[in-house]
Amino acid sequence: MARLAQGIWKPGATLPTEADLARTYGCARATVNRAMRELAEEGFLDRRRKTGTQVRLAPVRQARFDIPLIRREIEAGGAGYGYALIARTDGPAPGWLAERLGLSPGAPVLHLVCLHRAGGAAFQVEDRWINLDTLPAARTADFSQTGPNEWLVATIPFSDVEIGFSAVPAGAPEAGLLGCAPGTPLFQTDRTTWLNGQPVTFVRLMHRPGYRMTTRY
Amino acid sequence: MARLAQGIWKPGATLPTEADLARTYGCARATVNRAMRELAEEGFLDRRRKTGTQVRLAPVRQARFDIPLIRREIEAGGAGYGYALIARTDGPAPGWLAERLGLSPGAPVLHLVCLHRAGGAAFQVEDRWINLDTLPAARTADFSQTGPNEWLVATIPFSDVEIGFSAVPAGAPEAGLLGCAPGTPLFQTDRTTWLNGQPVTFVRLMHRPGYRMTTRY
DNA sequence: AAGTGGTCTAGACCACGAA
DNA sequence: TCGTGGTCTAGACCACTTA
Repeated sequence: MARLAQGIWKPGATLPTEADLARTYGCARATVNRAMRELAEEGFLDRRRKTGTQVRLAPVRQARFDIPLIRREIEAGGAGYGYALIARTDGPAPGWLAERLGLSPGAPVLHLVCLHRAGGAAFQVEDRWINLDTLPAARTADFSQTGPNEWLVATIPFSDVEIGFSAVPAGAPEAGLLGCAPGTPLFQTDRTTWLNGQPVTFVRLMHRPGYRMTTRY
Repeated sequence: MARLAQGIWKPGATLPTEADLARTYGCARATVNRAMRELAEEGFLDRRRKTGTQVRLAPVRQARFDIPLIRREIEAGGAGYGYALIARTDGPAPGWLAERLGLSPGAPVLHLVCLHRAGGAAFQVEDRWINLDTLPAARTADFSQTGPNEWLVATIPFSDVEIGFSAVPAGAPEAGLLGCAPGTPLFQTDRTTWLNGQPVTFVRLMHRPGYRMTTRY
């Protein structure tokens, strides 16, 4: 890493082989392998058999974001966490949802609208749909005191997840809940979760105006 | 991973020690170590000395995003890439920038405004500031044909980066460039880059309305 | 004090892929 | 064909953390 940062190994250059570097640094080849493998994972190097290891020309760098439970995120900021269930209905999945999740038409789903507060002020509106064919237990779960995400996290062993971020204008319902004017730009997170290929839940999170998601690497 | 997905090892449970698993699976301890280390990096496990390895309560806690060069992102989408330099000025850093980058007041900076197009349509407005004390070569670089990011990537060996994402209303200048009404919600990326502790550049990217950043894991 | 993961070594064989 | 990285082994010692 030091040699990369100092420009001793320049973009596009080919590095010595693992065996050579092991001799250079006086360590085992396995140690060189681990170091270079980690640098490749972080996006600094390209490794190919036979061809060798090269410094990436355009580092396709990766940013990592922690996706904490909303309660932890708020409490980590020093504010008190508040939760309220705004609406709860079940019925057949609307067409756009069935298409998005790959559900059969009319599949039973649970629809929840929740509000998360930080220090008394609205922080995030959660608009969630749960597939009752996959998770029938959700039908009888109590979401009046704790949010569905906390229940889901404790219930589902593991999932595939797709996340999308975008900027959207506040609609009338979320404008009312967040206390802003309709049309105000909101940072929106969409998250779809599968369990063993079965769609479990789709959630749309709309953050309060001015919300910012950051990372450093 | 299979045992986690099947729920054999449940959230919060403690796994056997590395030595035990090596016996169970009939492999070397180093192999178990690598597997569990990778699962911990991916956010599924928590590992602590003496205490052992536990399944994370909130198993999905990190999202990784590729941050490609804008040109590659557009060309990967099958559209033709277009670039235009809108404005170029240099002078002393404005107060907010000096504070943000930790510059001394009046430090010389280069200010660039660029437009990136995809298939002829405006895709992204780039508003960039470059610290000329750190990168005096930028003063004579030609940004009329290629964007500053491509030049920077080829010039700087390595950097620390801070990235922030937010939703903002379009101001008059970017509304004009992106062809949308002022106030339209835009997905905005802020990125600050350091080289060996020295601030190099701050860039604000405003994407066309409807832009969505996604990842899957 | 003791148990756990963290790391390294020296060696081996394998899989990929360019020539 | 053969050089490169990919992976695994058996063993060793160390560092951190809790009891």
